Amino acid sequence: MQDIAGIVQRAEDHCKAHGARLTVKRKQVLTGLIQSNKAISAYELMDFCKEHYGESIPAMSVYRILGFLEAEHLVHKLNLANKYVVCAHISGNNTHGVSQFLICGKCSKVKEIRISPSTMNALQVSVQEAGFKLVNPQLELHGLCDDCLA
Amino acid sequence: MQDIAGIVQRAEDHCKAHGARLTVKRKQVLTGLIQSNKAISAYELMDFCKEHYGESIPAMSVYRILGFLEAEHLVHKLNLANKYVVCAHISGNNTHGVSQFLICGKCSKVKEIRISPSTMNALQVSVQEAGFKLVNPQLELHGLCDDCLA
DNA sequence: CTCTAAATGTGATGCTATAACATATCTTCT
DNA sequence: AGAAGATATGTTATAGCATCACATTTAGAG
Repeated sequence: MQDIAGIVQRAEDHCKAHGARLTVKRKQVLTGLIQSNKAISAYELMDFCKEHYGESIPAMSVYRILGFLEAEHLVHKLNLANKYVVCAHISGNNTHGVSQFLICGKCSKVKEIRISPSTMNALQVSVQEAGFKLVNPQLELHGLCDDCLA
Repeated sequence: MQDIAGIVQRAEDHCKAHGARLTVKRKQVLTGLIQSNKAISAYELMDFCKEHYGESIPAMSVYRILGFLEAEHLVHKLNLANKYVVCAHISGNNTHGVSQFLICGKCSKVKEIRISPSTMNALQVSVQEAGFKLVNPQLELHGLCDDCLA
């Protein structure tokens, strides 16, 4: 885990590179998401910001900011859990593309993984044979992490 | 597509076989789900029942009934869409196990498919390597069906 | 036919999310 | 610096999904 300030700095650079602004509130939301180190809901994030920054960001703004961060590929929305996580690539590796998520049903920890291309390909074939075309191949898998299993 | 009465009859037999009761309301809910021929929400189902059977089943009951039908493996909940579909095996093939779902983002049509064991296995391996254990390997994939693509 | 368990009804409530409109804050240009 | 326009945030209301807690009804067993 990198230092948070560094990650946020890089996120800001990333935004500036194409004329987007990582404002104070947006930084707070992003920082909260990084600090939580797991998937949390927009309202949990709201509470977090209230506690840590005194300033309370209304739900509507949190959602808008999450939308912005998603558009910047800094955050993922987990549709199965209605929660949000920091995108793995901003705190480490630089590659990015479609991700798969493993979500711990107990502690909400999330691991962003890349399924092997051949497996994904096999999946795509099954889907095509069924007469569908995948729009969003983001897999979300519910499970238990090793920590919670022990 | 089989005749609905027949499907419901088989569902009832299935329930009776182990002492569960497919009551009138439960039949109505199940029938509504079959007739809709796609994924619909609990509230849509509630409206459907009101229109077709005059009798209005309160939301709470619809949810309870859906829970019952899920436990009986007659219905699946699609967590990505917060909608419910009839389980494919009651209207045709008899095999059952873990299913994968293709959901049309436009018309809500749902296709229940079985991914090849080898592909699922490859998926499991990737998951294990990441330090997780799958609890519910039900995949839900958003896409577009051929009809809506045309 | 009563007793008990199962099923359903009722009302309130919580969480996720967005719409519609108002206000504030930056940018840019002169 | 100051005005104009764009971007960001605040405010209030509302909609949909889901469940809790408690009351009532209905079905089955003895």
